[in-house]
Amino acid sequence: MNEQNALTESEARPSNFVWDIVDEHNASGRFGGKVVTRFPPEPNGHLHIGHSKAISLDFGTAERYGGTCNLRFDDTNPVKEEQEYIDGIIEDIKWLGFDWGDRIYYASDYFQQLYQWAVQLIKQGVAYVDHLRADEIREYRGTLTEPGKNSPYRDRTVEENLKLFEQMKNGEIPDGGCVLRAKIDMASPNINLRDPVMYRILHESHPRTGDEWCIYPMYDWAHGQSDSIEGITHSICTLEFEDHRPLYDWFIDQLGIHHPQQIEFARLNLTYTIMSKRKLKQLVDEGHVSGWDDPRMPTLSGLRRRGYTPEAIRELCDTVGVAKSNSVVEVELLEHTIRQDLNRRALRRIAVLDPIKVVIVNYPKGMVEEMEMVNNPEDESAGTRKVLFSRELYIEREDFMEDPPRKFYRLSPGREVRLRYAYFITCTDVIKDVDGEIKEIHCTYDPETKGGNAPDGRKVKATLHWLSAPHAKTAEVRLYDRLFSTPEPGKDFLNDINPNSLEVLENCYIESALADAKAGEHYQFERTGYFYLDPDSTDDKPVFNRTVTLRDTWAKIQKKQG
RNA sequence: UGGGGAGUGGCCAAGUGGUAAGGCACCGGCCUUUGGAGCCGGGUAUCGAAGGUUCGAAUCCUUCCUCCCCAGCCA
Repeated sequence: MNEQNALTESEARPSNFVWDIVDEHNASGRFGGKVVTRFPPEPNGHLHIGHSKAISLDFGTAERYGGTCNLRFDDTNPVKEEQEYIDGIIEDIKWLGFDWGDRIYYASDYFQQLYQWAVQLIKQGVAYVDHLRADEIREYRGTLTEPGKNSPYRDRTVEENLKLFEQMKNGEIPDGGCVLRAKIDMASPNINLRDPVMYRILHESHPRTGDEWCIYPMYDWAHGQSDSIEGITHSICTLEFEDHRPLYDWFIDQLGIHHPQQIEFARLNLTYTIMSKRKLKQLVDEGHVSGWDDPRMPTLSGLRRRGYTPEAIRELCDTVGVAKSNSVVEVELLEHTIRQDLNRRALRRIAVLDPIKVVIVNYPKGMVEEMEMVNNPEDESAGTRKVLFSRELYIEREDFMEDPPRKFYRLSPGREVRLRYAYFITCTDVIKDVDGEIKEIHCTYDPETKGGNAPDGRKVKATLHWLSAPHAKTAEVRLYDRLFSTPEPGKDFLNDINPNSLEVLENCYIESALADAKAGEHYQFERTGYFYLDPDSTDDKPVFNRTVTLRDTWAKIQKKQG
């Protein structure tokens, strides 16, 4: 094994500003060369592709430096969180291919410790129970340009605060009756430092701690300490927490405990996509999609069902880089990474999505031949298979034009094309019904061209895929397109939903090898795209989801020609 | 108008004083039994702007402009 191959995926990646910081720490000995990270989701929804950038960075950083990465659920708000989401998140991260060993933690594991630390801060005189109503707290907080003012309850004695906090914990005070606040600085230009709320009263049962607590820590009070407890060295998070960092630093300094370094980076955004969990949940709740795993959703479960691979998603994350400027990556890059991956691995198969009948008039009635087809031109070990050929065939409706425009070089009257791995055929006739709709196309074939080559060296401009009509099986095919029709769906994202994001084709023909397609196997339907078996499939009718189309230069030409 | 961030070709993104990587997209061409894949070639990027320092600036200094985040008992 040479050195190149010995590099792990993360070591081979070009560096980024986060790793530069870690390098500096390692050089200065700040954390004794240790690297401990964590991925801290809130279980209030399912993971989406945006999260995969964070996951990739968190786990990738640990891997690159021989450290560890914990999975920790920041489950501090029982009104929004559910076990179902915890289970889904675990499944999704595993699917992406990351491993946290036995290091799965929950902020709720630390509720007792957090409570004790709150008592400590009260005793240190830097936390107090506030009886201002929520709207009063907001009013007292001031604005972006004006300082706030102190709560009249700010100077209660330590004893009184201790007693009141005890009552909060014991359930003697109703929801919203009061809160515990840090006593920092109501005039701070950083609003996060204007006496932030540490605990609120929520008589709500928690997915993990049940009814043990009726006070729950705010994220800002729980997150930094959770990192500290776990010995996190590098607490990687997104940009919006940048001005919370002084608060986390303040808590940790007051407590005198291990101090991680928080590093903020810009989250992943994609064109034609939304990444807000709130909005994704709305799409699900209002039935705009079939569920969190609708193949049009940017959720990991949706992408998985669509036929995306973990490798393609990780490749995207590696390719976009890590920086601090807000950015929107074009979804074409994702389409590129999935095509690149699937081109290597997908078995080629034949499916005629929008069939039209072709009769080979000079082909003997009743004759059937086996044509040998390559399973994957990118992988010789995938071998070949036999597909039946006969006098009556189906081809793709769009592969025939009676009056072809410039640059259309597929089948049209008088023109010769190749049927892939079969014969050259020439169109001799077009049969229409009373409405002028094309019913079938008559062709002749050249018996000398079996397999797809002419002994006389004659060339054709096009190669079409086909299926023997009496031998073809049927399937349902779901053609997915972008969920949104505008590159950056805005506030009124529901109006930006693409009405043509799903086209269901009920009567497609597939070759027999596809009739027993396996779940989890990726297929390329030759000349049309990559497809993946959907769980809605039944024994007598498989259902295929289109993952992504093949690159289509003809479509591009058509677009240009208007 | 308070505080915190960011501005490099269409989209990402390297570069950290020595004369602008790479990927995607786009446009040509070659090749081709997938109009797929592959291969070759193509961008004068006023490095947000203006001043300044320097032999030399995307990189240093000054001023300005634009965009993003923060006023939940959400995370």
